Amino acid sequence: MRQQNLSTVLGQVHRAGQLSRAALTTSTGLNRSTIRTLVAELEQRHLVVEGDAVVTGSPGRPSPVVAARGDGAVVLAADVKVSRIIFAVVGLGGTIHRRVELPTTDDNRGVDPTVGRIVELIGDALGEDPDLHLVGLGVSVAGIVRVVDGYVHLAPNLGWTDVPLGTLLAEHLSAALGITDLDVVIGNEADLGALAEHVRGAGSGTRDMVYVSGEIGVGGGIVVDGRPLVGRSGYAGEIGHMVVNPEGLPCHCGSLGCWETEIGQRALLRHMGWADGGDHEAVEAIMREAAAGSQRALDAFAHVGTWLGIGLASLINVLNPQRVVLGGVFARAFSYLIDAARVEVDRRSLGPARAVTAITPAILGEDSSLIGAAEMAFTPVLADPTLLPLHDADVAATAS
Amino acid sequence: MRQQNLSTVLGQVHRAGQLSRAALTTSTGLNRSTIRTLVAELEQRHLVVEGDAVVTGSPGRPSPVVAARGDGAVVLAADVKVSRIIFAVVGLGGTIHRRVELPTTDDNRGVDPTVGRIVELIGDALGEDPDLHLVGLGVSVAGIVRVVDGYVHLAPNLGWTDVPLGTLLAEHLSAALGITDLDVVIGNEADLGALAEHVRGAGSGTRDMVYVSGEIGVGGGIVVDGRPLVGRSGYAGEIGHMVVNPEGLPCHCGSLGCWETEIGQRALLRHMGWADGGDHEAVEAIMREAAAGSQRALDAFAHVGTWLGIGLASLINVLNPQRVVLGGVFARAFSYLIDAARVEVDRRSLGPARAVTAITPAILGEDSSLIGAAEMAFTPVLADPTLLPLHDADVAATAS
DNA sequence: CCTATTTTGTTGTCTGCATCACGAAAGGGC
DNA sequence: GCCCTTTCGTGATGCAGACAACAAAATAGG
Repeated sequence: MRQQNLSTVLGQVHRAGQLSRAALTTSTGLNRSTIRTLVAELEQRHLVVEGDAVVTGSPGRPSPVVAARGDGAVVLAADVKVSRIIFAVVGLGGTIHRRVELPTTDDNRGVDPTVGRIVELIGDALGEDPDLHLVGLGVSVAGIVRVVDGYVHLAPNLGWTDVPLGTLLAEHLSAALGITDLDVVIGNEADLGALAEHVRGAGSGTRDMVYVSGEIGVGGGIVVDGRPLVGRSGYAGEIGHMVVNPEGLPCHCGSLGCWETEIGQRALLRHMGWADGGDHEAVEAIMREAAAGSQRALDAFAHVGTWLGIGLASLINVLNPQRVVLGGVFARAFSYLIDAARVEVDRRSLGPARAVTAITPAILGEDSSLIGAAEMAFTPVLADPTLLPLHDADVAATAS
Repeated sequence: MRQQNLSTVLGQVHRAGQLSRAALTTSTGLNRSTIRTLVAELEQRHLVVEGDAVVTGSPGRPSPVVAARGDGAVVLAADVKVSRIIFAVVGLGGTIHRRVELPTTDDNRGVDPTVGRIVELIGDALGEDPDLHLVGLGVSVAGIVRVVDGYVHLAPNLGWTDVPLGTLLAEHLSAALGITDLDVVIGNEADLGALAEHVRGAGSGTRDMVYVSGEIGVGGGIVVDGRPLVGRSGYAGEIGHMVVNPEGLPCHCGSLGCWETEIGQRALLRHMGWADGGDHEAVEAIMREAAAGSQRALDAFAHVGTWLGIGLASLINVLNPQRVVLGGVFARAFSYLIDAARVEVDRRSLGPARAVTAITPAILGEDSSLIGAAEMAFTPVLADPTLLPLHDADVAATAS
């Protein structure tokens, strides 16, 4: 029970960055005294710091501000993309301490080089600051991932098949650095993007959210009642493979007419009549054409927008979300897509459900998966803050 | 915390009907002594009874059996169907005390007669047994229902539009019977069927389930991590209006190619070349033909099965459920549909997700919504058993 | 048929934690 | 400058679950 309440308090501080003790009292419903003891314990575990009271302008004695300690507990987050890997050391409260981007080539896109680089980065970070309280490692991969043990069934754009990434990382951490007690979690790029947008992005404050991410493929993440929808084995959210056009184009998954075949980057190029390639630059070029008024580009976006709306209508009918967040290409090209999408959503979704659903672009940009990986890596600590050691009260230091 | 544990224990007993105290100890992880005091309190609230220990055949002292008291707390459940209303007084543990079926005609299918009949039935039940501990009223309606306040937006087959059913029932209960403290909950037929199948039917023991119910329309209910998926405002689960065929047949909802247009009862009649009517008898006739070997009937089922599989593949990819339960027509005609459905599911859903998904027929039959309505009406009591009054210990009676 | 073993109920004690109640501090308004 | 409001800090209170020790009931084996 203690643990439960510690978790609640730490979670709120972590999300908000900092907030007053009075705010904690009202939002948790717990007693003032209880909050006091809980915050004191979190402070002894070096997870939060209590600062001076800040003048609010309202009457009454000012309440001390409790802030997350960015150096109290940190995680390493890694986002394995096709053309680069992004690493970051992220502290409690979401502060990014160091961020490194390493380009990948055909030579080092494989599993072993990737694992090696991640382990090396951890070694560097620890070497630079041996006192770093590293509590977790979160990795984002664009593929089908079994969350429980970090098994990557398939990551087509990386060329990975049946990779026990979680186990591999744990083994190498143990062998190379002697680290055996680190929580290693692997997640799907879109699921982690959804988590990030829910905690610190466009979905903040909602409890029922759908995130749709347009990249080469189409991924998604679903938040139900404030928690990520993982399904039986962690594969939920593969909305890119909803069937929207049963006799449509073949999809690499083996089906026909998956949503991805109609709204993925390849579909956009197809409508432009361009060669298949699906890289980032091509989409930027289409957006520039659209901005310049090219009817062909606008039509291409409208086509994709129409199919986007058809799939969104299904999701709204099935899930009745409060908010739909569009990420990746759909966020960058939001203004070109949304009108056509709304036409289909309005026509094809049930009125009462649609009335409560807002459709907005993502706001975290390319770091969404990285931030989500960090959030996921923090989960164990947030669920049980007693995992971190107690330190002697710092009151003595102040007195001396 | 007490309340939480009481709720856990009562919930287990309610679901299982009866189970030993030792089983409660292991399943809850609580101490033996704690279980003892919790069970004693529930007994004083007349919610459970402790019976004699039952010999198990294994060594060791037998454990007393604790059973739900069917008369300790009861709810009234009503299932408003097109051609009849089914009422039942349901006790804790799921025992059905009395069950009444009243046929409906065009004259009394409206809102006012329905409300009148439900209130009258409650009056009858209370008149017959004034000591009845009625704690809730659950009503199942085939339509779009806002769960929070029981507002029925649309129930096409009943001809209802914008009916504040929950409020109406509360008002009439107060005016006619002077009852003001009864919990009144209204739910969608398919959502309640899903709840029933999850608690006492084919989905028992699973935490992630999808229920698909084939009637004139197609409804659905989703269970995520053991709890019904309600969405932002309670409209989630309208899987009948997933778009599976964007340029397909018009649906009464205003869209084109909803799943319902391809797998509802009307689709079956269409494939048979029969006149539109969609009533229960027609489906029975087709099943008889199929049983007799009629190729036309078998083909009609195969067509529907194919589209069933296409939609199921989408749901499996999005939700990664452990079990899909097919109800209504799909349960009765399971054997005629399943082969064609599986072909599409195997082709169109992602392997890892599909591998953990079992597809089975519902087992509760036509009472599923009724049972679900009762379960939903019990929810407040199960969540907080202290709502029921304490009685003096019955030990004195045994001693005298 | 008797004894040893296993499993469980029962009772009393103990610890930990949340709440309650009271006095004090800090700022705004009249 | 005084009073009121709001919030903080601290000690007392009470409850609930954990634990340990003892008693009881059933089975298995000699």
